[in-house]
Amino acid sequence: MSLRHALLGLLAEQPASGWDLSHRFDEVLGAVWPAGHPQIYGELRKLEQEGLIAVDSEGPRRRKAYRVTDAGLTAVRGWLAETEVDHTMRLEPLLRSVFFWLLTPEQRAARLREEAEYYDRVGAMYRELCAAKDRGEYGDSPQTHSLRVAAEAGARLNEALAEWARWAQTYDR
Amino acid sequence: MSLRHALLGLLAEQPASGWDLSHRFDEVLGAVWPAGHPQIYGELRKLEQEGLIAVDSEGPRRRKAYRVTDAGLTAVRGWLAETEVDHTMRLEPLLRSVFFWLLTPEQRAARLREEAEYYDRVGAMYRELCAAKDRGEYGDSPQTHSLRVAAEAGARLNEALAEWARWAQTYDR
DNA sequence: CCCTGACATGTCAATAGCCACAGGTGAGGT
DNA sequence: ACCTCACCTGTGGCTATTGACATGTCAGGG
Repeated sequence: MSLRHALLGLLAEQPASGWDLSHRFDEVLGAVWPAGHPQIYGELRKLEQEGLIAVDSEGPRRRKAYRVTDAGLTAVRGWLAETEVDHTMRLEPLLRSVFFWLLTPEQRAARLREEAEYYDRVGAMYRELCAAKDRGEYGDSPQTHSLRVAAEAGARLNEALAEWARWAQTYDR
Repeated sequence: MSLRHALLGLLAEQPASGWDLSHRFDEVLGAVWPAGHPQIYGELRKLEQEGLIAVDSEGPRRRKAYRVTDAGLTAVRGWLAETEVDHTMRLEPLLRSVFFWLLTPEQRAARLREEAEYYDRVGAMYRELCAAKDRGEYGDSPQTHSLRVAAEAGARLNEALAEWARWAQTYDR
């Protein structure tokens, strides 16, 4: 259910093709909701059949850009405002950490170091994204405002995990 | 691939039946890797066929407890130490936040308040779990040590999200 | 004119995960 | 003897997700 609404949400911003959407997932949404292009093209077809989106324009190379219909816009809004949030988290690194006692202290330390590095890197990326937005590099539309809020979450989450991984190393000794 | 290794990891701790494992998922692992019992029973059968686990004992009510074999133990260790970590995060609440500009400020504020409450609650739960372990309520086996580390991540993650939701409310004004 | 690379859309098969339903068993109470 | 509840293991069908494969097009350089 999330993918379809994510697509509607992106299309609410501006008309886009499957290709465009696929790239926006890779760049932006992929961090919280990954989706490959086969899934996207498939879902777009269903959305069109249901009348939630419509072909906006056709371009070269079979390019088909879609836009949301009124029904589609109503659907996303309803999803956002009225449906229950699914707080399920699926985080392999933490699943692994539950079983770290099976490793030697050295292996464990190595893993935690790698994790800390990873989260430092990604956290810094989000932090820079936030800074860029605050410098006005992305304008100040409502959309980028929301994106800024989401990026802050990305920064905080990754920073928290980086600190956790470092804490875990000292806790282990 | 994660479910099978999670099962092997749990069985490395002590022999258990599908029922037991299903409950451990609900209580502990479900927060980072949900799994329903049909999936678990199915995977157990495959693991047994592959010789990674073996029936340890049969009890009343068709209860079948499994234990890991040496091959199984090698497999989890290999997974933990040598395979690449999948950092994919699937977090619907954050996906939603990207589209919050589609809501009215009031709806947005309401959503963020609800999120903050939720994460406060869950974060506090993990914090208490950590405290209980630190009071020695769970002993100090290597397993509970790892669990303590994972619980710390749960606490930090949820606390970070709670603070984020509150920050987002003020940022919105 | 041909080649390459970025653009753009798809199919198909396989696996993973989810939900509803189904069915058998032992312990303890009445 | 009967009933109920907690225990315990499944099946079947659906949707979601992934990875490999397939196809075609436009632009620019050689």
